[in-house]
Amino acid sequence: MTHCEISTILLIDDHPMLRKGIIQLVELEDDLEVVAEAGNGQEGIQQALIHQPDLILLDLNMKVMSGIDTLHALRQADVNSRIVIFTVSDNNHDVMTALRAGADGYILKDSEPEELLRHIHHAAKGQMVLSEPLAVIMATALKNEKESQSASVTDLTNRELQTLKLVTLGDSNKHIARKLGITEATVKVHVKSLLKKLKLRSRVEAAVWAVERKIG
Amino acid sequence: MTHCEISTILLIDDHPMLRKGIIQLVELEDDLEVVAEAGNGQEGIQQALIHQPDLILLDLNMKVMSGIDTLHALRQADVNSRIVIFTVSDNNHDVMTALRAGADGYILKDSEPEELLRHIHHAAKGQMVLSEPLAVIMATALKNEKESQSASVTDLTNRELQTLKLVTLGDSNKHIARKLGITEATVKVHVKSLLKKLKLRSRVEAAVWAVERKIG
DNA sequence: ATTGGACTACTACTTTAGTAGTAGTCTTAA
DNA sequence: TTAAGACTACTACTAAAGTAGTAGTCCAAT
Repeated sequence: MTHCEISTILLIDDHPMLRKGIIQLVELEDDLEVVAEAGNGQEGIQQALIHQPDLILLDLNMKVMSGIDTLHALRQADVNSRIVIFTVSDNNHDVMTALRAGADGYILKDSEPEELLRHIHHAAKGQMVLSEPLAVIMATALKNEKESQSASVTDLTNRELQTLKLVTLGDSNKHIARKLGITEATVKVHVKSLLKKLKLRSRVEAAVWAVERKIG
Repeated sequence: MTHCEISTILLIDDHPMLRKGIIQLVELEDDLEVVAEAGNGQEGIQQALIHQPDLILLDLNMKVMSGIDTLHALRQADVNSRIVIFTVSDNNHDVMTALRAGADGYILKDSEPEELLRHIHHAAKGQMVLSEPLAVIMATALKNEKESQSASVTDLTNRELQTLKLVTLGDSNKHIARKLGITEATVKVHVKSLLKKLKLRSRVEAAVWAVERKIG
């Protein structure tokens, strides 16, 4: 564990061009080496198990398997690498979820190369890294979540989730009842308990909540 | 205008790493050359005017100045370059807006390097290029827009827009009235005309509509 | 000078939404 | 085998939301 040991890196991102850019940048450093890259979560987990890299740079918004899911899967698969999320900033809620899920850092994709390298070096040394603008995002996110104590989709039952999705489409309780094959009264029960769990006050808030979290 | 003439390219994208990747890829080609790059819209317009490149690769979701705004500004600034949008796929509405605004092509960021190069070559030759998955996006988007004939925020009056924003926050008509200093009856008038203009059937649909278009 | 749009406000509705409490069935985990 | 949670359904409300039509003021463009 000397200071000149080479840190191995795994890149998980579904933008091949971005991977190229990072590899090019990192390969110029003597003490860093990209040992593998993956274009999706599944592949990423395989590569992580094979190479057991020191550091994993993980994109948050991937098509096939989300970054959050990948992060959880990596932790469960006994991958002990440091995992740093590398993503765009406008993922308000996901930022918090990622940090709660045990990410070791968070770097924004619009960082300058020098900043990115600095962060990677620090992360490889075991330090927690965070891009500056994230302080603001975290602060506002925490503020918003304080009151509603971060409820999640996973807290909802199947029916509640189905109901929520239909609410988001603008359906009335009557329509939802017809679509789900139950009575309007039951739909009201689902809506009510869904609102209670999410600590929201109306179906409008629920719809916005769902859309912002890209549910459905 | 021989076949071996070099096509000049301008890169507008707020992810430095991605720019690096593209430059690295493109520079390997004899007939392509990245003559300038920009990290935001303003800078991009300046560079476009200076270099008058054959092709502009433009990112759609940029922080400072959106890709759509940049596209419009470029066209108005008499930049005659071919402009190809280079972006992630999940921008449902923006894809249509971009094509309507006169983009010469649309390439997805998760394209493979070979595909990207092929598209760039074609675009430089004056051909319209479109990543395959976009056909689906376009079809569904067109289908959705057919019925509602693509109404836009600009169709709304000030009060209607203010009302819509408050609706999105989950406010009741009574609350909105209090916040705007008008009666609940008037708020209902605003909500009603806003729904009519947007061709929506309820405040829930309006809220979802607004959130999906990132209004507020 | 008049018209039209924006904004305001009202009445008088009908229809949805949301609350509260009770209650039955069914499945699953302790 | 019980207890708990999910799902269903009902009654009986109250509170919002949404519709329709009328009407006044103000401002800007024809």
